[in-house]
Amino acid sequence: MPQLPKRYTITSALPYTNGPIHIGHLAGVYVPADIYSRYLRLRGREVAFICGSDEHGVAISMRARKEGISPREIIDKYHTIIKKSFADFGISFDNYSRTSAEIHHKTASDFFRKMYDDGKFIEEVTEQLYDEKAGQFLADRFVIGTCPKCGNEEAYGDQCENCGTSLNATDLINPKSTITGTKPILKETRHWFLPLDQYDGFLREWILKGHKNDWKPNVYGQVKSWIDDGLKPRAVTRDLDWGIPVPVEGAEGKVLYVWFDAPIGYISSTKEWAAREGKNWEPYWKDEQTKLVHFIGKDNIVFHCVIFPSMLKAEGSYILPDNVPANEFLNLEGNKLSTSKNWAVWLHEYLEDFPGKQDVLRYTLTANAPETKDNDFTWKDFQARNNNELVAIFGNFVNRVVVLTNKYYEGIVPQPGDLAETDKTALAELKKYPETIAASIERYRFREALSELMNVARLGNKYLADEEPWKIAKDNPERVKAIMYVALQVAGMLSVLSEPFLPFTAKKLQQMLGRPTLDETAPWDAVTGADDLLPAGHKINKAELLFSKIEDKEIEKQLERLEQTKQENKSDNNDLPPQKETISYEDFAKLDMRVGTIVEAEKMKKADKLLILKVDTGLDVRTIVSGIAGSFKPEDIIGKKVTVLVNLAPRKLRGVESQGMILMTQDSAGKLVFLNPDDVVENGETIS
RNA sequence: GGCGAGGUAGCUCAGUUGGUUAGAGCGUCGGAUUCAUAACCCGGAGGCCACGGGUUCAAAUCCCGUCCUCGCUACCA
Repeated sequence: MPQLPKRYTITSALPYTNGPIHIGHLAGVYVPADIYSRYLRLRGREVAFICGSDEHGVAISMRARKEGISPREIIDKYHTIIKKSFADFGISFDNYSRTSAEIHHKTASDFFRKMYDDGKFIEEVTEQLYDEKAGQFLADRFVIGTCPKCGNEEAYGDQCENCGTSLNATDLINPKSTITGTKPILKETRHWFLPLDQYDGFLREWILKGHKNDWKPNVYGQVKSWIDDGLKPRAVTRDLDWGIPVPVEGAEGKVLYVWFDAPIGYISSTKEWAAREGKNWEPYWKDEQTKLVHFIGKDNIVFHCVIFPSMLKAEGSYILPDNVPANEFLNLEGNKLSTSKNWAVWLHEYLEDFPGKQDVLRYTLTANAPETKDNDFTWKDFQARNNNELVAIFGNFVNRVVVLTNKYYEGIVPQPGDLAETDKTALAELKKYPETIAASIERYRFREALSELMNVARLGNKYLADEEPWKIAKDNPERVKAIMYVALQVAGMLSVLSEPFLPFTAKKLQQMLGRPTLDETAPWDAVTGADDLLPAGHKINKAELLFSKIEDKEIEKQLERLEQTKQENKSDNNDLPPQKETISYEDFAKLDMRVGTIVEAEKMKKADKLLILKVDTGLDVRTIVSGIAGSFKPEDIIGKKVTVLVNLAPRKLRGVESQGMILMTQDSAGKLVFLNPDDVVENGETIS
């Protein structure tokens, strides 16, 4: 940034409305974005902090069908919960919109139409599965059928959840529409693609050259990887009935791909806000002097750094993001957060157990934010940070100062008289902090910024310990005045600098100090050179504790809850696939399964999961390629008895012909296990 | 297999363009103190900077190779 931007447009990823919000979302996206926005406002900068619910897409459509309710009901439910969670945690959006809003439909629609009219898309006709009875094309997820690999009859069109294979809907054997249960036919359909390959040069120039040094390594590296892999045209429309209709004649039954419409939601939300505030939205998206920043998680990098910027570029009138400070992921007690496995700390549940402790969570998540790599959230760490840092350092310092001031001067800030060297040093050091913390925040180093904030409280504690006003209170009252005056300035500084990180605490502290500094236009700057944040003669209020200790019992309760979730997940693993449809004996008799022995095994080169096996089937020694390298080392399985399906049609796998299939099952941890007879049987014996 | 990001004290992390005894916070041990939520303050211990080579007067930092973790991607009949 050559000079100070005129205004900032700050977006945080639109949460998808198929579930509530958990600590991972907060830590990775919303808290950092909120710190950044609050900080900028404290400096009197013009800020539009924008977000909203992402409410389209197949997943919501699917889920609605499953639960027998309308998509509308789902999005309304989660939009409400999510919006409330954000408000509860003090995420200070200037506007929180939703992509089902009228204004968004129009904005996204117009955006598409402009690109369409300008010839920015390519059209392509492909064959897709079509449900004649329902009269619609089927998204991959709406098709189930038999997995060509593992035989699971409930495989989805995009992935078999039994064996993890990713599939194309057209690969499925016996495909069935989940809408009507009928067998879909192949039918031609027209779609629009954004030819990303045409933006290769633009992206290289803009990101790889232009942002080599100011974007985070993880973001830059990921983008480089994508670009170097070669960009391909990407479909921006879908055959679906839930979403924004494609605004082109003859496109009935088609909607914009959710990833096309979602980022445009930032723009719509800005428009909604501007209209409400009587402002013009356009400078926030079209003026070169606006700094646009997207806060996201690492899963969104490609959309925000490659696809959306290409869209903005193609449309022609928009600015590009100045930075996309994506965070990595947060784990919980060593395991990945998972909505479906209920492995999470949900925000609404947290507040039930820790009412009023929003800032404690904000603090912990910021102090341990996954800025450079995945991080782990543990309840023990949460407790330690609260008890040893917030209570012991921050809260305790404030309490000491306020209690002493009330005790000595009935709450009136004393007139200091002459300041000693130590006082001047302390004040000089104090004055550096606004700049130090600002520098960290401007570089998106929130963890570091927070640690500097705590150093302000440490400075205060040390100053008090060194000066020991309580020891000289009787003998040298004049000296005590100076000491308390200085200590009060430190507290005053904390009340302003803590606001981006700990907004609830900052407010309490400001009230305690009788100085609601936030009313000023740029308190951060005001405080930077100020000699008397709390001038002599100013009256402060009585002490109240900013933080309270969290006892072991409360932490144990949370750990027990997680343990319970683990147990539930274990027993839930009994949601085995249902029994397949009845077959005749003739069907069964077609299978020729034999007992065999692995005589050779080697790893397939350039493949992670494949082993090339030589198996003695009694009939012959043949080559079988098997995807079991994740569970076995080649040298460990030589000599293993196995069960082989010998009359499966041969098939080439990465150039090697596989003549059969080894039958496997798996244990509860997902490790593959061989099936074999439990007594000695000769190779070639049949199984029936 | 390819690509990307990581691997630094018990834990969570800093270490900018290679340069003095490798840092911080928390934890731990010891001391001091009592204004304060047994908190604060001071001090100590604790590191073959993943491993092996190389470049250099000098490497946590640059180069090559190996191993491990995470992500994307190919593969799974």
